[in-house]
Amino acid sequence: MAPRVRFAPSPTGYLHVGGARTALFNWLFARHTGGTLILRIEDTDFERSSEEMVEGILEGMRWLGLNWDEGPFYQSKRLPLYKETAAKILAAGHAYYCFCTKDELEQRRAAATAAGRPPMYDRRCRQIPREEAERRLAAGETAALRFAVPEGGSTSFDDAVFGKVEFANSEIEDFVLLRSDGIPTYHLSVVADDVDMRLTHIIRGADHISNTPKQVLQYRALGAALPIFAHVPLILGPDKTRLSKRHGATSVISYKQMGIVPEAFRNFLALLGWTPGQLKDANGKDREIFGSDELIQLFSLGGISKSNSVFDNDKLAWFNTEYIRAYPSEQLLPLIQEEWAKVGFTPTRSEQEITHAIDLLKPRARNLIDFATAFRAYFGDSFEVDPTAREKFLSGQVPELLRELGSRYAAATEFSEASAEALLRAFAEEKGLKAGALINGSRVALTGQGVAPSLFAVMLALGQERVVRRLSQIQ
RNA sequence: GGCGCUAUCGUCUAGGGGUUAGGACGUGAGAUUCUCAAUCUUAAAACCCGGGUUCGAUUCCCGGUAGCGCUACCA
Repeated sequence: MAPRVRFAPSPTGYLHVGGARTALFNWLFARHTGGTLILRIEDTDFERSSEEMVEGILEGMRWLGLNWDEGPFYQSKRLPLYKETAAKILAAGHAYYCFCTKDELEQRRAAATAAGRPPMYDRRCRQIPREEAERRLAAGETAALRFAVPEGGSTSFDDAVFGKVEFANSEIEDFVLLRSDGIPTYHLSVVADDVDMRLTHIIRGADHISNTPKQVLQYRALGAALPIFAHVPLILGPDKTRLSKRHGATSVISYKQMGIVPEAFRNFLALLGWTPGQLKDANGKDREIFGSDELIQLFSLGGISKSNSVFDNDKLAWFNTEYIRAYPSEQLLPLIQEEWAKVGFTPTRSEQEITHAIDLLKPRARNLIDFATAFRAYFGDSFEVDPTAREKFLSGQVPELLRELGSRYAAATEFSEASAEALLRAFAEEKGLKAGALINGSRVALTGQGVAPSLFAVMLALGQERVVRRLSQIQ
């Protein structure tokens, strides 16, 4: 039977890094096994869910290139299923009505905590006879429906990542299935949907481990077959606490905004908490760069690690530069064009010149934004000269000499890397100067930057006309 | 507090009863002198602690400690 898995985000926030990795693992697993990935929006918390967040989540998934096969299904539109499922559990004798109000429960919880007792529900409504409950309901009283957890014994499951995990039933609360307003809680809706959607594997964050026995109990009550659970350890911030806003960017989309290439982000995320094992490259080093096809081919639940991992921005930056370098410039161009559009920049060069410049710049790019900021001079004629670079390389006589050098280039009949270099070196010698001073000055005059590829390669990428103009006009 | 899970360089990780404990990112040093955010070379850097089992534990077992998660009519 082909596996069926799901990614089930709650639209109470954007798609964050942890959710994205869960989505990625589900996607890799589905693609690897030829299974089906279902997208399900868990929006039963009407207070906190929003349509806008749903769109944000979909945008994040699209950016990462994670497509799904079924859905998106919205839990808010599947309420009848949950009521029906709850009725089944009730009919099977595994649930009861609870007339305690939220306030009462809160008070009792506070009292229990103060007295040093565990703040679990005391099961008092479990004693209410069914007929009495029905009568009170008919009389207009509202009640929540709670699951009746077995008194003794334990509930366990075999996790694909963690192995056997067991909980004493005495530790499991009689949790609420249906709130008093008839809206299901998460505990019920997940199980109802996971059963209804015939899911075979549940791949989700390890923060759900403690919830799992509650779900296992419901599967049993429903007489449904248990799926395979695979809990994925959490992603932490540099201070080893759970990754959150205070660690900086946690939204996937913010990485797009930072000029990260989606494939680089995906590669980075895949290797956070998962490893294909030892795979050596030609130099005998462990491989880390994997394209999506390779990731799909290599992925397995067994490679997921059990311990939490820290999100390392430096490593992500490294993946990003690796991908930018490896991409053919034609493939990079559309991504760069987005950056240009963002800052309202329009290139004034031919497409061929642009791809050539991209190739030249790739090794020095840190992110896609560089192509719209630091590298502007290669694609158009309006650019700023970096003040630090000016101070360092355009001091004293240099600008004047560069203007003179410009007129020499204007008079040149040949313009190749070799001839451009020969001309400059001859000029430097003529003036009794080190070529380096002129080279560095020219670099700043031509690119506005103190850092750039080899100067004569830059000259060729710019063309004779621009070289002449920029050198002649430098102040 | 209770319950659950986890524990190899700063970080991501490989490995596994006997290894110089491997790689990557980052960091330090050097080279290149046409800049560096490119490239090359190079260095430092880890098995949480204590007991057991064993000829031998970083690896297996137990305990401790620490971290994380859960502890809602949130998901």
